[in-house]
Amino acid sequence: MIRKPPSPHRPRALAPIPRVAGLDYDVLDELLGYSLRRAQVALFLAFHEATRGMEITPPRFTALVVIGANPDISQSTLGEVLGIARSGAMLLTDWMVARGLVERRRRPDDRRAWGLHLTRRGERFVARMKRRVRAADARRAAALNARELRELLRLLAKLAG
Amino acid sequence: MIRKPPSPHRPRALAPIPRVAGLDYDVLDELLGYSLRRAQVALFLAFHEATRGMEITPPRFTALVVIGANPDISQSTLGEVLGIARSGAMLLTDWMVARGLVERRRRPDDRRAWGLHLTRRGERFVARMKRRVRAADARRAAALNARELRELLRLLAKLAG
DNA sequence: TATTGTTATACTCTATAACTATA
DNA sequence: TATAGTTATAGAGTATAACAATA
Repeated sequence: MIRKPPSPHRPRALAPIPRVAGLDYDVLDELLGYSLRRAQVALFLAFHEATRGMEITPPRFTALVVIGANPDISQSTLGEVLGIARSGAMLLTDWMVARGLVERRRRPDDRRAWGLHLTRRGERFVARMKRRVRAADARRAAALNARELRELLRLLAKLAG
Repeated sequence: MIRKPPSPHRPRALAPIPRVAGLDYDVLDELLGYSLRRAQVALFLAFHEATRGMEITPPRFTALVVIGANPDISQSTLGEVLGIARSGAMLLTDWMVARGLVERRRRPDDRRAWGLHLTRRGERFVARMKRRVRAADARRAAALNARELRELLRLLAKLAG
C-alpha cells in the first residue's frame, strides 16, 4: 500500500457544523453550550478565511496582540492569558521568534524571565492581521443590528464572568 | 532522567481563560469571536464538571444524543453532524460500542452501511447524562434572566446561520 | 464509478514531569 | 525553596490516503 506523503503544513480544517436536514437534534438545540459552539465555529471560519496564507491561528493571533499591547510580558504570563501551560507558551514563542515577529529580551532585574517584544516586522504583521480579523468579525456581526450586537456582547460577558 | 509514567486516562484539562489583572486586551475585547470563545470555555467547564468520571466529551455527548434521537443513523451521517471525517466517526463509534452503549446493526437494504442504535445501557446512560448536562447548562444560564436567555439563543442562532 | 466503512499513518496542540539557572 | 524557562515525552483528536465490499 503506497501512500502519498502528506503536505508539510496542513492547516487545521475544522469543517463548519452543518445543520443536517431532517435530523432530530433533541436536547442539543436547548443547550447554551451547543449554541455557543455553533456560533463560535462560524466565527472561527471567518477568522480562518481572513488570515488565509498567514499561518495564523487564534492562539497565535491572541499572543501577538497581547505582546503588542503589553510589551515586556513574560512567557509565563502569556501562557496564563491563553490558558495554556508554560511549555506550550514557549513553543508558541519559538514560532513567533522563528518568523521574526517577536524577540526575547533579557530583563536586568530578573534574569530568569524573558521580556517579549514585537519586532518592527511583528508590528506591521499584527497591524495587518488586526485589520483583517476585525473586518471579518464585523462582516459576521453584520447579521445583527447595532443594538443586538451590543446586547450580545453584554450577555456573553455575563456568562463568561 | 527518570519520569513518572503519566496516568492512562488523562482528561483534557482546558483551563478557564482567566482575565489577567492589569493586562491590556486591546482589540480582543471588541471581537465577537473572542467573546464567544470565553463564554464557550465557561460552558465547557460546566459540562466537564457535570460529567466528571463519565469519560464524556462534547463530541461523545453529541453523538450519543443524536443516535438516541435518530436510531439507525449511519456512521457517515454521524460524522457529518459532528463536522468530522468518517475515520474519526468510526473511532468514536468504536468507543461507544466498546462501552456497550451503542450497537451496529446491518441494514438489509444497504449492506455497506451500519445502522447505529443505543443499547438498553446506552439509553439509561444518555438519560442520566442529559439530566446532568441540562442542569449544569441551566446553572450557568442562570446568570441571565429568562428574557435575556431567549434573546441570547436567538442572536446566537442568527450568527451561526 | 460512487459510497461506506476500514486501516495505516501523520500532524497539531497541549499536558506532565523533570531539569537548569536564577531568585 | 520557589519560579521562569527549557527539554523530553505522551496522548487525544482529527486529517488524508488507500483499500475492500457493496451499490
